[in-house]
Amino acid sequence: MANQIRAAAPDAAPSTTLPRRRATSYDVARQAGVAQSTVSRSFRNDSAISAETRELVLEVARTVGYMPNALARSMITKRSNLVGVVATNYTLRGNPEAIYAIGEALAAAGKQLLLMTAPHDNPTIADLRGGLEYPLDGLISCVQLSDPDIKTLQERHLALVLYNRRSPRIPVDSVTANHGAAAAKMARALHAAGHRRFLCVGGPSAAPVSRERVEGFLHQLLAFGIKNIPMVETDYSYAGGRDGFLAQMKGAKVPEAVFCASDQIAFGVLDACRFTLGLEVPKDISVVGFDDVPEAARPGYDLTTMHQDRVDMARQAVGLLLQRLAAPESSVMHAQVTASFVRRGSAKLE
Amino acid sequence: MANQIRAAAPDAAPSTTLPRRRATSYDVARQAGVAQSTVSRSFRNDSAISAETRELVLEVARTVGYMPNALARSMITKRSNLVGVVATNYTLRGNPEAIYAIGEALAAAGKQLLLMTAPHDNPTIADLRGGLEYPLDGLISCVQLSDPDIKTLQERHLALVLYNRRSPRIPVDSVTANHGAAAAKMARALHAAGHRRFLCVGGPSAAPVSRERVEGFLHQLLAFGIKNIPMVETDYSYAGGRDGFLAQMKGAKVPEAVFCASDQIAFGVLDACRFTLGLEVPKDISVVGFDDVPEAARPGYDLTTMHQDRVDMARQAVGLLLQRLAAPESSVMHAQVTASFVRRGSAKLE
DNA sequence: GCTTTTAATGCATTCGAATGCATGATATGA
DNA sequence: TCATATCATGCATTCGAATGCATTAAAAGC
Repeated sequence: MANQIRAAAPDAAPSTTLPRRRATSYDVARQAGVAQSTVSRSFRNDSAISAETRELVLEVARTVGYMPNALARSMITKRSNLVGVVATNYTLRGNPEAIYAIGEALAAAGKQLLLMTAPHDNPTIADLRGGLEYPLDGLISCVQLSDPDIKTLQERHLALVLYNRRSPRIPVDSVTANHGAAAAKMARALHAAGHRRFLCVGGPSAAPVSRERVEGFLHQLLAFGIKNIPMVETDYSYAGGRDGFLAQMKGAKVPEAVFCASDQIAFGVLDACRFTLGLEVPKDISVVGFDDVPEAARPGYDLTTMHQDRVDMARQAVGLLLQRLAAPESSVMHAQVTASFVRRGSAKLE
Repeated sequence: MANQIRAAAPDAAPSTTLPRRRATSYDVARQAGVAQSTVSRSFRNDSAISAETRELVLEVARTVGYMPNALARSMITKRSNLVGVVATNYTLRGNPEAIYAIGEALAAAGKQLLLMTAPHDNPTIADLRGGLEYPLDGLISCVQLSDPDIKTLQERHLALVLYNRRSPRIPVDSVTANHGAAAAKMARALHAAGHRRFLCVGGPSAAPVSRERVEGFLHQLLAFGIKNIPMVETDYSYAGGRDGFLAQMKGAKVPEAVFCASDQIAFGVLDACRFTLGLEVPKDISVVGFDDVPEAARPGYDLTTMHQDRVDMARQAVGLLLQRLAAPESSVMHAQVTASFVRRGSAKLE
C-alpha cells in the first residue's frame, strides 16, 4: 500500500530534460521548420518576413527559451553595445546615483555597462586591460587618465567621454560642472558677508576638479586683494578634512571662513569645529562645501554649498557618448552643468 | 616666404594612417609570417610554441596594438568571462564599496563586471533582458528576485549568487549576514540595560533583510515577555526614518529605545529626536541602527549599531560564484558574515 | 495563359580566436 | 645511415547570428 502511494507521488516534476546548452537560432529554426536566417530576421524585424512566420518563430523561441546571443551578434555587426565605465573606489562612493543613472541611460539606448575598476592613485589603462579586450563601443571615464593613455584609447577608435573632468591638453568629449565659476561665486558671497580671513581645504592637488575649485576661489579673492590664503591638502574625505583642518588649527588663529573643495571635507571640518574645537557654527566660523550631497541638507550639518547635479551630468555623459557613436568624426563636444548656490546655515551670509 | 614656412611646418604629425579597424590575429600573423593559430597559441601560451616565435609574435602584436578580442574568444570557449551584477539605485547607494570590491575580485579572476540596473520596487528579469542576451557566466544579485525569476535564471545554467539576501524557498548560493541573530543580540543588550518600551522602525516589509532583522529583534523580546511593539515601515531611507518616526510619535508616548533596521533610518530618527522633538540622546531615548556605515562613527551621530562587513560579503559572493563555476553540480553553498556589536553613544547600555 | 513584378525565404559566407589533427623539421636512438 | 620520437607549426573547422544574393512562389499585369 505504502509502496503504491510512493510510486504514485512523483508525478509532479515534469521530466523535461533541460538542454545543457543555451538554445540557438538553429534550434529554433529546426523546430519551426524554417532556415536560421529566417529566425534571425524575425528577431531583428528589419526585413520582409511574413507576419505568420514571425509569429511562429517567436512562439517557438518562447517555448525553447531562445534569446539572441549578443556576443555572436556583435561579431558580425561590429557593435558590442558594451560601454565601459571606469571608476575608482572613491568616485564610485561619491557618485553611486550617477553610476546608476549611466546604467539606466545606457540600457535605454540598448547598451550595457561594463564597470571597470581602477586604483585611486595614478590609474592607467593597464588597470583596465581585461575590460579593454572586449571590443567596447565606448568608454566613460570617471577617473583622471594620463595624456598618453587618452591618446591610446582614441587610437583604438572608441568613443571616450570624461565625466566630471576635462582633459587640459588633448581634445576629448567631456562633461563637467563649472567648478571655477561656482567657486568664485562662493568667494563673492563670503566676501560680501564681510569675511576677510579665509582657509582653503582642498582635495588632492593632482585632482583637476579640486584644483579648479580651489583656484576659482583663490582667484576671486585675489581680485578682492586678499592673498596668502593658507591651504590644506586632503584626500577628499571626511577624515582628511577633519584631520587636515585640526592640524592646520594647531596654534593658528581661527579663520573667519573655511572653503572646502567637497562636502565630505566640509563635514569633517564642521565636526572638528563643533566636537573638537568647541566652536559654534556659524557664529565663530563659517564653513562651506561643494557638491550638495544629500547629507548636506540634514539639520546636523545644514551645510551651505554649491549644488551639482550628478545625475544630470551622468545623463549628459551618455548623451555625448551616443552622439559620438553616431558621428565619430564630428568635432569635440563639451557639456557643462551649472552649479547652483545652496544657502543653508553653516555660513554667515548677508 | 610665409607660404614656404607654412608648407614646411606640418611635418610633426606622423602620417601613419591609423587602421580603421582593430588589429586581428590574422594581421599579426601576416606581419610576423606565421599562421593565425600560432598567434593565438602565443597569447594563450598553453601549447608548445618556441620561445623565439612567441617573442616575435608578441613583439609584432605590440607594434600593431593587437589585443585578443574577448568576444571572439568567448564564442569558441563558451566562457564570456562576463558576470552580471544586479543593483537598484538603493543597493548601489548603500553598497558602493561592495560593488567596487566585487569588481576588483572579478578582475582578479579574469572576469568582467556587467552592471545591470533594476528598479527598486519589484525588479524582474525582464528589466535585465538586455544584459541577459549576453551569455553571462554568472550573476550576483543584490536585489530581491521572485521565485519564478530565480528558477528561470537557474534553467539558463548561469551561476547565481544572492548578495545580502537568501532565497527562502528555492536553493540558491548566497551570502548574508546573520541578521536575525544579530538583531536578537541587540535586543538582549537593550533589555539588559533596562529598556522595556520599544519602537521598531523597519525597512520595506517586502525586503527579507529588513524582515529578518525586525523578526530577530521582536522574537528575542517576545522571549522576554515583551509584545505588541509598535512598528513603522519605511523605505530604508533617512527621510523615511525621520518622517515615519515623527508620524508615529504624534500623540504617542516616547519609547525608551528605538530599533532601526538600518543606519540610514537611525540617522533620520536621531535627527528627528534632536532637531524636531528636542529629545536628548541617549538620556531621553536610546536609538540603535544596523549596518555600521562610516557615518555612524561620526560624533554627530555616534550611533550604536551592528557592524556588517560589506566588502567581505562582496568578496565572499565572488568566491562562491567562482566555486560554482568550477563545480556546477556541487551542492548549494551559503556563506554567512557575522555581524558584530558596535557600542557607541546613542543608546543607554549597561 | 504567359510574363513580369514583388514578396518571402533559403543558401552561403562572414566576424576573430581557439583547437584537434596533420604535417614538417629536428633530435634521438639503434 | 635510417627509423623513430619529439617538438613546432600550419590547416581547417568551430562557435552563433547577420546579411548579400539567389531562388521560389504568389500576385499583378497584359
